Amino acid sequence: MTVLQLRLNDNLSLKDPQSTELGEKIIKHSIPMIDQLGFEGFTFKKLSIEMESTEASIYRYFENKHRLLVYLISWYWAWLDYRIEYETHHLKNSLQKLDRALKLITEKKIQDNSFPDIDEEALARIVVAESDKIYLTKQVDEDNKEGLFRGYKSLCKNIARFVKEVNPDYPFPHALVTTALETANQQIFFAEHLPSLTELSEASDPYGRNYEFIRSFIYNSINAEG
Amino acid sequence: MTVLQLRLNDNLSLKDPQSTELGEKIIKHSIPMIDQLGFEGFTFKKLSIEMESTEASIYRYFENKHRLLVYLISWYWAWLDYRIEYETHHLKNSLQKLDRALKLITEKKIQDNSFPDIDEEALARIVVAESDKIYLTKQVDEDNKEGLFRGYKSLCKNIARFVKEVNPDYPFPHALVTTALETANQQIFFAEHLPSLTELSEASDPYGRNYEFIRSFIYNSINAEG
DNA sequence: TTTCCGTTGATAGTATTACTATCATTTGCC
DNA sequence: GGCAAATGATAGTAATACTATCAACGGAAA
Repeated sequence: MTVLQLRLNDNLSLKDPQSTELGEKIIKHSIPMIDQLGFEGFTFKKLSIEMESTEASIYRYFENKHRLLVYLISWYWAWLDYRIEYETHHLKNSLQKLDRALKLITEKKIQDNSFPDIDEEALARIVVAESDKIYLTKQVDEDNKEGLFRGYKSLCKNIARFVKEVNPDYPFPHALVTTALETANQQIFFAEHLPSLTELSEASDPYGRNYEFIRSFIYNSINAEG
Repeated sequence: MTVLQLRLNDNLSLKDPQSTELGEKIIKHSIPMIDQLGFEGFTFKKLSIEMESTEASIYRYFENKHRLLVYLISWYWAWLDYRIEYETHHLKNSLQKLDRALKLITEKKIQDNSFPDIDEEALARIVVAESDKIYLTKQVDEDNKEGLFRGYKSLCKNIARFVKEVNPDYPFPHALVTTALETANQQIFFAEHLPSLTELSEASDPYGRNYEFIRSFIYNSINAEG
């Protein structure tokens, strides 16, 4: 399988971590660490010890740990965006494209050999538990001006396009898609940690059930034939 | 207007802040401060200076600032829960009840004179920007065992009951309600800070439009007559 | 071959945060 | 008037989130 690189916004890092060995090491080691410690428990100090480097070196790539988190989450959205593009471009029917996108969003993520340094399973858990934190800050407007959320917006726009093609009269395509994207993660989190908040916790296959839930409310909203 | 008190879970605080003057002061001052500084920028040190007390005194009420945030958000959910109960118990029709609940969830919050120490407008902004952080932590399971999220669960359960009454066959009442509750806040945040993610940003009345968006996807999901 | 530039490492230092501990003082109430 | 509970005052600590400086190394250009 071909080894690929996703191109991300330059502002996410001070120096492109995909361009050097040390940069790759930062990405590679930070994913399992954030997954295990949680973002609040994760520090550059701990990361530097784990990867046998120094705090100072890490700071040469990322201004702070928040930027590193934004980078990782952005990578994830870019990855999803790419896979949706890849798996829908040959489909004729917009409803089929939408359906395929919803499947990709909700399915349990597994290792993608095209990106050997990234543990997509761990990264997907990070996205579930930490992704909202990248914009729920007081600097959200400045970060947005720097284009840090472009990846998420692109993904949203692309899926919203499918929605519009299925029903050009539906008045809330973007709102519906962001709801779906956020819900996809939230319901998985609830199923695991606050099970009384969702029926997914009772399912033998929560991911499949999540897909059914999200597909049903989207199809019903845009009056599509399921 | 009668001055009321909402009864919250004892585990939220070390000592009930509603039982003393100092406790009330903590609540009263922390709301505008978290609103303005954001939860990350807010500290007990700053709060103690603002309210002319000491860090040590605040720690006698709340183990840490995270608990204080959970307390405030829990108060908000209890307040909403109470108002939904209050404004629906006389209604005969379950669909009317659901509709009233959705209106209360989505409407712009204004000062409630029944609770003179709480600035509900500021608190509502805190809920929009910070509420997810109360459970998106590594201690979520322990916190949940202590019952810290009871308020949110109760609210969810009560609205889910309306959904079930409208359509007993709908398979995801709780998932649908948590989606609505989360979306209600998220879309308002997006409209303000990441406007390309939602159509609400184009509306002259984003709150009203939010209500329409959420009502439409709920009604369509449970096949109710709008 | 030498020079030099860019990358990394090593180390030190700082302000702030998130607490904990101790003791003194005040306040209400029996 | 005495006692306990609440609060204030103060100090201290480990960790965090950086910033700064200088040395070492390695490869490319002159």
